[in-house]
Amino acid sequence: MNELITYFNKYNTLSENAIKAISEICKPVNIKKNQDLQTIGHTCRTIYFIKKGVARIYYYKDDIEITECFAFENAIIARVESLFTGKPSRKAIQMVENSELIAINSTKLFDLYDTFPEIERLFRKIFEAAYVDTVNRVESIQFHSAEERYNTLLKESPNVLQRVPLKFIASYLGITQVSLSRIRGIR
Amino acid sequence: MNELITYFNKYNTLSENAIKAISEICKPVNIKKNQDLQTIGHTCRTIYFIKKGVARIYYYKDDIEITECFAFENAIIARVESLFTGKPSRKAIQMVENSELIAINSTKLFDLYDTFPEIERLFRKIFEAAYVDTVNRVESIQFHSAEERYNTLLKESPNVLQRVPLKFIASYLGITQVSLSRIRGIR
DNA sequence: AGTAAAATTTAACATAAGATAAATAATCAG
DNA sequence: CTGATTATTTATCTTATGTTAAATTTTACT
Repeated sequence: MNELITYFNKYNTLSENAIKAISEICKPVNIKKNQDLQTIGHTCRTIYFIKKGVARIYYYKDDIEITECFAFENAIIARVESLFTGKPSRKAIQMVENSELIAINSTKLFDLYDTFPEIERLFRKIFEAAYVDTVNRVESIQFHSAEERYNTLLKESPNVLQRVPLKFIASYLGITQVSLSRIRGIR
Repeated sequence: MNELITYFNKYNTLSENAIKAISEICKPVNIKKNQDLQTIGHTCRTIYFIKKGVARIYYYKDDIEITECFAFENAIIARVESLFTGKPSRKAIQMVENSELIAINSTKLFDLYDTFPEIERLFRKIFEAAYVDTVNRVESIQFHSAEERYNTLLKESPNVLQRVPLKFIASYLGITQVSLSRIRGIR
């Protein structure tokens, strides 16, 4: 749990009681490489913290698999479009490496909000930051060329190439594998 | 204020006291068509509710103006990438029509969060919903053709064509005016 | 109403990225 | 270690969208 508390502290420091309450709704999960952590069609009721490994959210558009995002160590991953609406998710979470996670039951978490405003505040801030990231991502996709987006990704996550197959990176960048290969070939 | 309270009720109903407290940090603003409500370079410290009119957020990329989003009646608009980070915004808010707004001072609002957890919860839910919209927008831009995106926009906001110049719509869709005109010409 | 300015469309050409297929390289299971 | 599978690259051709410029339509101002 230490890594998780450290992560929380970046957003909002919690009282001992709040930490205890959260601990009780967390449980460790280990997942092997390429396994789905959450499958398509179910409503998202878990928020995951990544202690070790890499995760990605993916979905299908016209039978083609699209990677929506990646998450690495010391980050949270959840299918928010389901978590915040209660609707079944069209997306899945898959582990790209053998991974250690902490699963936080979101139903119980949201119940804790009533007793612990500090926990509500913590997650408000976590998701506000994620919201900002997503707004910036819209901008990146909307008006940067595929090559610019590739270079930006390399700058922001220099190790992504070592850890994530190119086919996942391509759809994340909004292009085909072939285009990505072409862009990489230029230099 | 009635419209604003009705809007709030869709997310979280507030006590009389909370409503009173919010009312005190709100003030009406009237802006003429084409005027900037907020300019580039300042930190966002206001959340606006649109009673009447249309707003858009825009910014510049390589000296070309890009529309990030539109907002119509009974919606909230804010430059969240600045609001939630405290950094100056590279974006401006402009009114597309003569408009009536309610300005909510965000510094004072965030202070109210300490006294009124119900207000914190209200805005948490408002921005969670906005976050979900943004996630869906990434998907829309990432893997739909310009024509699909245009048709989706028409379906979601049928009156957008009557109220918003095409040049704004083009950059919102991530294409040039010329491309948009071509797409429209097909039918 | 009449003119200037702005918005939109049309046209011609250029280019980035898609589609398909085949070749090569890397990974994995036994 | 070897063969089979999967990932990546390369090649060719196609297509959607970008770029620039000009024509037309609409809007705004006096």
